[in-house]
Amino acid sequence: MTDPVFQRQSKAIASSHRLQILDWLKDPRQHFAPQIDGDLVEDGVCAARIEEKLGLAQPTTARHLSVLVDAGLIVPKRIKQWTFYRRDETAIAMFRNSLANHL
Amino acid sequence: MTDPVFQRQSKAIASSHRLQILDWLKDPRQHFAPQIDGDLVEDGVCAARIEEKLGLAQPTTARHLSVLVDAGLIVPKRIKQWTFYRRDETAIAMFRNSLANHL
DNA sequence: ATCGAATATCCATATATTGCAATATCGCAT
DNA sequence: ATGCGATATTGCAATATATGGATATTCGAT
Repeated sequence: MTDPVFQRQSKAIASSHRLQILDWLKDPRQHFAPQIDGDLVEDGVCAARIEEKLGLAQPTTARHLSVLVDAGLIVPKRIKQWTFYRRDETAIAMFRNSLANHL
Repeated sequence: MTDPVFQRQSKAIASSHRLQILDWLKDPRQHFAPQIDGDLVEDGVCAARIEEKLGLAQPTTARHLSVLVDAGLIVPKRIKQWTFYRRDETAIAMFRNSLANHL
């Protein structure tokens, strides 16, 4: 009934900043310069790159990213001292289906 | 880019109570007893019926309903001293499409 | 005109979210 | 071990949202 996962996901997308992040991550190559230690598509985009593009402070950006991770919409990957984030397309597709049901 | 309508709609559904309301309104006859002054399907469901089913106070329920109205997801219809609410299926379908784009 | 029922609005409180500064942690290099 | 860059966490102020009591408004009935 009150699916907690769906709840977190719908709250996660109820923010323009987080929607912006999800949108950028659709096509990382189009929005971010190539990286050295992680492949933009395979591993995801470095948190620092997202931060500077967002224009918010580092802790704030980290919080937004963790909300998206907790909702299962993006996946973090730690490589050396960096964390890369990429979309979880499967989870997002399931969420879209859930929306079709709940709406 | 930051579509205000989409913003309000995604915030509107980021609430279990409001999702619950939207769900009940999918099939009013299944969830509510027949009404005298307004047809459950044609006109919508009386606010008082929604209120008692939700179990929240009258002002709180009214607020939730107005959030959904402001988002354009449901339509109010005033008949005599009652207000009936029904889903705006067209707007909801458009919202679902927007979600497909934004997600 | 007055009353009662239904709904909307106003106000105050409680909780949640957003934002940033400061700080802690992690991982690599020296 | 020390330092440095990147990320995570904490603490706090500002803002937003949720909730319900009190009140106003609306509308029909008397």
